[in-house]
Amino acid sequence: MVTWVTNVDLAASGNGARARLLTVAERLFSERGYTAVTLRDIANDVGIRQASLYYYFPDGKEQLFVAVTEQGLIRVTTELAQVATETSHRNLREQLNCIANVLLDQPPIDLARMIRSDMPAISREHAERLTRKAFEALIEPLARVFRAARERGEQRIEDDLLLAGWFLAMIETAQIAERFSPRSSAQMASEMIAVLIDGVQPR
Amino acid sequence: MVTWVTNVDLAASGNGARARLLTVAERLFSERGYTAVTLRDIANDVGIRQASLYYYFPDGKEQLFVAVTEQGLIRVTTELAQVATETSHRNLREQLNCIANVLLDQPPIDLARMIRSDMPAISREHAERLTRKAFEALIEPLARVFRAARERGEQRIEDDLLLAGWFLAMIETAQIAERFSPRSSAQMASEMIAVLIDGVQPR
DNA sequence: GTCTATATTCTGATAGAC
DNA sequence: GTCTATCAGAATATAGAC
Repeated sequence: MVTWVTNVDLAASGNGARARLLTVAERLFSERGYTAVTLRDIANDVGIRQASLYYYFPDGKEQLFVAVTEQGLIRVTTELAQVATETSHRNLREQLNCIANVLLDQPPIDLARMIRSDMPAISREHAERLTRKAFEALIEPLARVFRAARERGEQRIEDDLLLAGWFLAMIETAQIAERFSPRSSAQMASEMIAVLIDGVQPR
Repeated sequence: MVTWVTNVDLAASGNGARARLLTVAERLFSERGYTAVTLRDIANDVGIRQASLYYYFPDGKEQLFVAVTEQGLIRVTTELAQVATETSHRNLREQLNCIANVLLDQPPIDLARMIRSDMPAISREHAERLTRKAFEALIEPLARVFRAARERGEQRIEDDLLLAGWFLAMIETAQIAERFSPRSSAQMASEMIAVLIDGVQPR
């Protein structure tokens, strides 16, 4: 076995700084969006200097944003796939509740803001890739859940993609509403899921 | 009758530049958000120089943002009040469809982005005022529609405010989805309203 | 009212010491 | 790996001519 790292005890430390950086940057970007977050904001929260970010991301802010956004999408798609297979024998309501809990445990994913605000601020290539990946990571898996439910006869709507986007917006609503309501986001998501399935109409 | 404006033919023109400025700024801010829009973007679209904006808004970007955001909220609350009274004899579905059409004709109102991204970028006082006004102009009128429907026995959900926020997010979803779907935002909104009332469950 | 010119501040990015 | 120092450019804002 070769020694990959020399002078460990000299210039060492780092102490998982890269992981911390990714976590902090993802949280800030996903909360406030690309243009509203400065590299100094991120560096402050990590506890290093703004210039030190360039050690990890030599290509700067846009590279960092793309990296953490993709990281978040990959993580969420993994968890979505897991919960989708784990709950594939359950009915739509239970499946959606499990999915909601997964999404509520993540940093917020505001697709509307991403598309309207973040994407125009980065390069066309990056924007197209992120938009496509967000679609594949979020909308398509959710749409498959709704399609499967339709094929089981539990659900009558044909436009799975619209349902998926709407469901995601619903989760965002629950997260925002938590700031103004005594109810938990999970409670509110659960109530909205019930409405999604049965409607607001009294039975 | 006194002459309010002297030297009209000298330094005149302006030509409704202020109104155009308000329109342009509202469109850009409501589309991309506070931090993603520069004063140059606005000036370019209006057809004047960036410095000329300070003739109309001496206090700068934040004042302009607050002004156009309030303007949009006032306009939307007026139209909401009108459509709410005009349709008060109709059932919930028809009311919601009319409201959806009103909102879809407006520049997008992304409350989630406003709260998470725009508000942290302006002064605490302005942020609190705008947040409160957005609540009064949008959430409360919509909540009253849902409450009235509940009192008529058309609707069983108690949390009107949550329903209102969710409905607004639904409209945003329809607007965003229009970019990726052949269907019109009005069609999609109408289908989501049907689901909101009856649920996705087959009858 | 709108312009040009410029000051000021912010932000992303680079150079080089340790 | 992280720092200090600094730069370049962008963005907000001001001064003053026309």
